[in-house]
Amino acid sequence: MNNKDIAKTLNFFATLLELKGENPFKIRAYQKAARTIENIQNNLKNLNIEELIKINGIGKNIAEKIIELNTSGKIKELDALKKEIPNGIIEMLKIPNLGPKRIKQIYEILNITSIGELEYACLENRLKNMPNFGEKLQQKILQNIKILKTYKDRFLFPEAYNIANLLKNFLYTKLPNAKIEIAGSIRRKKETVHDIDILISYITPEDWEKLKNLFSKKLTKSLIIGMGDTKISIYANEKIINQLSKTKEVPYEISKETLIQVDMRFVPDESFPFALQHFTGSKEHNTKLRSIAKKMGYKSNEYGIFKNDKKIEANSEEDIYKILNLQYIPPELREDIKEIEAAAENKIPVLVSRDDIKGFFHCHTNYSDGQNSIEEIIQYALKKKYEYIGISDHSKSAFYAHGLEEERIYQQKEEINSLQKKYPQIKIFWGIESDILKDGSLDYSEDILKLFDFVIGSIHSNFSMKQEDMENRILAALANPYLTILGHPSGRLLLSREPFDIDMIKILEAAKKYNKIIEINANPHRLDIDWRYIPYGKKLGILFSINPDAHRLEGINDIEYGVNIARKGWLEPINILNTYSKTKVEKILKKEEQYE
DNA sequence: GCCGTTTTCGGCCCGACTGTTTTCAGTCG
Repeated sequence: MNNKDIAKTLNFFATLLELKGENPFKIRAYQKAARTIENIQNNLKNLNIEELIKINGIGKNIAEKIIELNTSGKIKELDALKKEIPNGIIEMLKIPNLGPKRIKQIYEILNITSIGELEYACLENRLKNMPNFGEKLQQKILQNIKILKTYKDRFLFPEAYNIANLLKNFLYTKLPNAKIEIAGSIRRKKETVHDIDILISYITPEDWEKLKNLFSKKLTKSLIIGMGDTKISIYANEKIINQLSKTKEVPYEISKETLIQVDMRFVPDESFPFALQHFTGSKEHNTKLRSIAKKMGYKSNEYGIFKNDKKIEANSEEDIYKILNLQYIPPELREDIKEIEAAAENKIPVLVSRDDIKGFFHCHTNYSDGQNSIEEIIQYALKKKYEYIGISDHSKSAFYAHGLEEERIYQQKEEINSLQKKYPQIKIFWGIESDILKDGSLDYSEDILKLFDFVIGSIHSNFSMKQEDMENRILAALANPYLTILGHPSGRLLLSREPFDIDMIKILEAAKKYNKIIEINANPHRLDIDWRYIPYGKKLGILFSINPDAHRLEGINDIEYGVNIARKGWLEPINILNTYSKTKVEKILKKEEQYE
């Protein structure tokens, strides 16, 4: 039972309490505790009740439940609740416009316990006669059930980012003088995204009306969630946005493709910085900011910060934080993970940026499963102005990826030597991504491993070992003197594969002990190590490396996503191997220089 | 259920939108 599992259980508990109609503040308390736990670094399993209560948001009750969960693997009260509430009812919460109150009503009056039954009941006109329900709501619920089948709850960052930018560009063609910004979790660079938030300012109310008309004309009704004086909400995807500027109406069949929710907001010019701050979130960050504002005698919302109904001037987000006596907090850090406390003490660091990156490691070539030759990669890297590159193909155990047998290794070494002579302006580091086998050993002999400038050790098989075994496996690999970098440490694939059952804190502590580098795998499907663990590694003094894990030339540009994650993990250039000059990197890889 | 520079009780962020109503409840972010 790791922190994520505990958080999940508490959130589930909150959901069931909601459906039961419990006190909303009690529900919020459970959600807040879950949220806190999710972002906490040390493993709750090792804490006793007194230590748990010290954590902000966890009191005696929730602490006892956590202990119960850790010792028995379940919570009696939760099990009792589960028996009380049918599974299908919990599913219904996914339907937009249906919250706990309405679902409770549907369950108690119509005795409906599944989405299927609910759909049928809508068709039979049984919903519309209930108190506070009506024809329109029934129709909407029916439509939402259909939408639900094509709607995805979370998207990988680049998918959402791409749709958001397409829409932003489209909006500029209609409103060339407007100020348009993407806010929300995309601006915070979250690894996965639930919806798209776009702010539109410096337009007239007439412009806004025109925009509303445009969307209602071009989109079928089921793609429109809402349209008001300040907000347009729609379902969209890449195809829908592309068709907005072309066809007369986007056809209904479009809904066969996955949809993401998009909220566009019309913001008064003078409120823009406040709205940008507000809609960037996170919710938890803002809640805390607002309680600070309140203590200072201010009222704060998306329109401004007010003292006795008099608005305080601010021209930028920087100004807003200044009003609250806080250092500016970059969007990536606004996750309520002690950033507000740090800002109060002027301790927000200067985060790494894309321009700090001088080279990269972890790149595959056509020797294994990469698409391009080493020379093509060199030329691309030169074009992109990198000072050095690190080539690392798969090792022999990765037979599915044409991992390198010993003779191919010598062949690659020769090719790299001659290419280095041909391209003296860029340094080529020669490495390998060696599989960490079941027992924690790397899959080449010492004689081979010592040939390379660097060795990335990664797990590519036997993912579901039990916690102790998996931890021992990784710890053994870290103890190997030839391993330089631990590759994608948790093995997760976002939205599709869970991370290994390991205590990342133990792994980080071992990495520190053996002086190993931790990879921030920049592939948007991985973004591994999880940014939530990075601050602890930073505190330990561990060096990180932002690695594209590229299998084709464009994959190298994924480094941008890795930088996002490094920033979310509070990293500064000094914490990251590939911000260093090639001379310094050479020394670090040869272990001639420490990096504390 | 949690929390305390007003507190061990009584608050707990705040506003928009929709659909149901005829002043408001539910949902959402």
